[in-house]
Amino acid sequence: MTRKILVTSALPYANGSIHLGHLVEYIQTDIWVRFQKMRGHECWYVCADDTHGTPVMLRAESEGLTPEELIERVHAEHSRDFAGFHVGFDNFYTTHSLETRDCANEIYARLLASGLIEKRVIEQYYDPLKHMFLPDRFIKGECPKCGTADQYGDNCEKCGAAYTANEIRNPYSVISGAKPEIRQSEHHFFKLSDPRCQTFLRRWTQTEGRLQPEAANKLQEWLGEKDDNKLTDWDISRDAPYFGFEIPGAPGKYFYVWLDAPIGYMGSFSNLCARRGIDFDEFWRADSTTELYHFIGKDILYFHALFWPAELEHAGYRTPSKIFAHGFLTVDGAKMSKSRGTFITAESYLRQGLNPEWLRYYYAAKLSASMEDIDLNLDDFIARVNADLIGKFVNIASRSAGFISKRFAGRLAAGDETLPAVQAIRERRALIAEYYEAREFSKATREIMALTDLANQYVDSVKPWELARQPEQETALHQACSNALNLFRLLTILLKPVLPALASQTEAFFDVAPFTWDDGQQLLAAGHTLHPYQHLMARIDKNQVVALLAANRESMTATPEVTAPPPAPAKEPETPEASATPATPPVGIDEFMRIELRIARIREAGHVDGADKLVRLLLDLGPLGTRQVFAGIKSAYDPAKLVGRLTVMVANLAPRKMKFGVSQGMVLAAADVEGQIPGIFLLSPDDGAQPGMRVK
RNA sequence: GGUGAUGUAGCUCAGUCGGUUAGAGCGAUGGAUUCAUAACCCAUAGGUCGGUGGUUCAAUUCCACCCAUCACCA
Repeated sequence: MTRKILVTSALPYANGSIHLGHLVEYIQTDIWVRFQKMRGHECWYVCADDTHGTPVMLRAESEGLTPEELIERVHAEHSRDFAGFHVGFDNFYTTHSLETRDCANEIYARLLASGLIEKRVIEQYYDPLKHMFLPDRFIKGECPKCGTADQYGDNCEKCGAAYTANEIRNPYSVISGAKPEIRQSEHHFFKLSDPRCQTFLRRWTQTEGRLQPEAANKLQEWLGEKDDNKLTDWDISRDAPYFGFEIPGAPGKYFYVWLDAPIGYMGSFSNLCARRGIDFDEFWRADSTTELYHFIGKDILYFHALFWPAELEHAGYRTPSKIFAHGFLTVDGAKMSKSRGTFITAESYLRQGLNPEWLRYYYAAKLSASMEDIDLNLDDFIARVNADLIGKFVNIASRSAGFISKRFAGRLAAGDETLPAVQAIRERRALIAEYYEAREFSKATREIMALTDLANQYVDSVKPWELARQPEQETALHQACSNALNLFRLLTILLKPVLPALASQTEAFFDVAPFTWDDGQQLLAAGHTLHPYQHLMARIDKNQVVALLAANRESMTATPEVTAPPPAPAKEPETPEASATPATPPVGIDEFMRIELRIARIREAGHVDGADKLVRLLLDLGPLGTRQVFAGIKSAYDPAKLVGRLTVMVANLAPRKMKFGVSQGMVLAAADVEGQIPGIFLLSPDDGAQPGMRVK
């Protein structure tokens, strides 16, 4: 039976480049979609740039562009990057489109009619210089709990406290630096707290198979017990100036970017329908029998598993069949880092000449159906791709094709159906298909590689190179190489969802129509003629990876971050360290002077029992007395050698109670946060400085 | 801080609904081979299954606590 399937990947935000973290999701989705298409199903894969919101507006302004110009440029870049990695969208559109606007208006109107939209006046920070309301992420100040400076308007990185922007002390606008004012504004809310939504979501999220078990548990946590009513209404409007869609009947009010982002799936599909004659309603009406799947990062589960289905349900549309959340990407076990060069953009990867299918294969080899993070271990990447893809897989064709073209004019002999390797592939195809269907790509590749081993063992057992030396073994040689190439063809079919370009080259080599899954049931007929073999894939040279890292290090320092911090809906399917620590905004001299730095002499230094990293210091501040400070420098300094030296300390740091006692300040030391350069380096003043002197 | 996930050979990961000698691939070592852009084949070594306690005839597998890493707390 032919299934009708609509698949989406999360929309990349039009304020940044595609990087290796994003690609986990697009490659995962693409593999799944290609598998479905190979199986003969009607499967549409749509996506779009997520174009609206304050960050895009400000970014455009800072580049001297209109938002439309910016998003057009970014759309071209994103399209290029996705195509470069063989991500085969049927439509890669934009949320800034008539179709998305129409869908958003329609959904809004229906929710309004259902009584699920409410208007309320709220108080919010307003930047008097910039004349705009400020999203929480654009406000910084001191943490209301621990007093740490320069914390974002939603939570403190230091003590982890969560709070609202209104609670933050000494707030300032990240955009202008001005002290924001509190102003009132009327906002539109989607009433998630309505019993209809709560009841619906409780049922919807617990439906078997709808969500991964981990995701369902998470949702359960968010929804709470039956009468908890934990969901609060969702603020879906923003005030002008805002780049987005103005809300019908509400001049100066715009749909919040996170409202129209998922609606962008519909907009993109609607656009595709118009071009390809597909029936939009068949896929979206409430009683649709088609399938709808959203691939997303686990960070945006909240939007896709709560807001989105609630909106759709109460606006009279069908809801998603399943939500597939994946984990984040780490590189060499750590968050992607710009200074280490592991914040690798899709563009740089391609420009450095690395083969996109290397990455597709590596991701496939690591991906499962779970929400666990996956690690791109670069040494493992090189070893695995070279061993599996070149050493094992491509090698089968490479070692057989020469004989066929030189000795048999490119014509194949009949393949042997009874070969154990052929039998094994036949037996395993159904299982491998199940793995693809279930997004257990790592299991699928594991199986395929085991079959690939069998193929090499077969070649080794018949020893074509020995047969080739014996004229009377001509037929045996012909059969051996034909069998090997048939095995290679069968394996290519199994890998086609992962390696579409290599599969396409192989189709050309065999001079056959594009492989479908069912082609794996037959061998090629005797007499089938091949084109001359051209090597299908090169090995990765370690230097290419080194150069890639270098390129990403350089390009990042050459173009300093000018972007504003990410918006709340930063839907990056990974956790780039860079977005957690965006360019630090300038501070005024007053602000700096609030930090009291003083020269201190280390009078005592000792080990701390039970602490791996800490050294206990007794610091002499001259006229200001002494302070006990615990410093995390044990790895670099022998306490005995510290006694007597001068250093710099923060004298007015709030005391912090630790397991080992109270720490009354901190000493200053330099370290490479990336861990690239080992060591910790304590600061020292020049000769003449005295304990207690102020540093400024 | 609370909640959750993860922690198994040098690397990347399977696995164990508690039960004889814990698996794979890569890497390493040795052998074989030369068709293959040094690839392939055969063999060997290597793990007190994060730590500590508990339940049990028996725990890597269950429970508690601890440590580390990560995520969420909208």
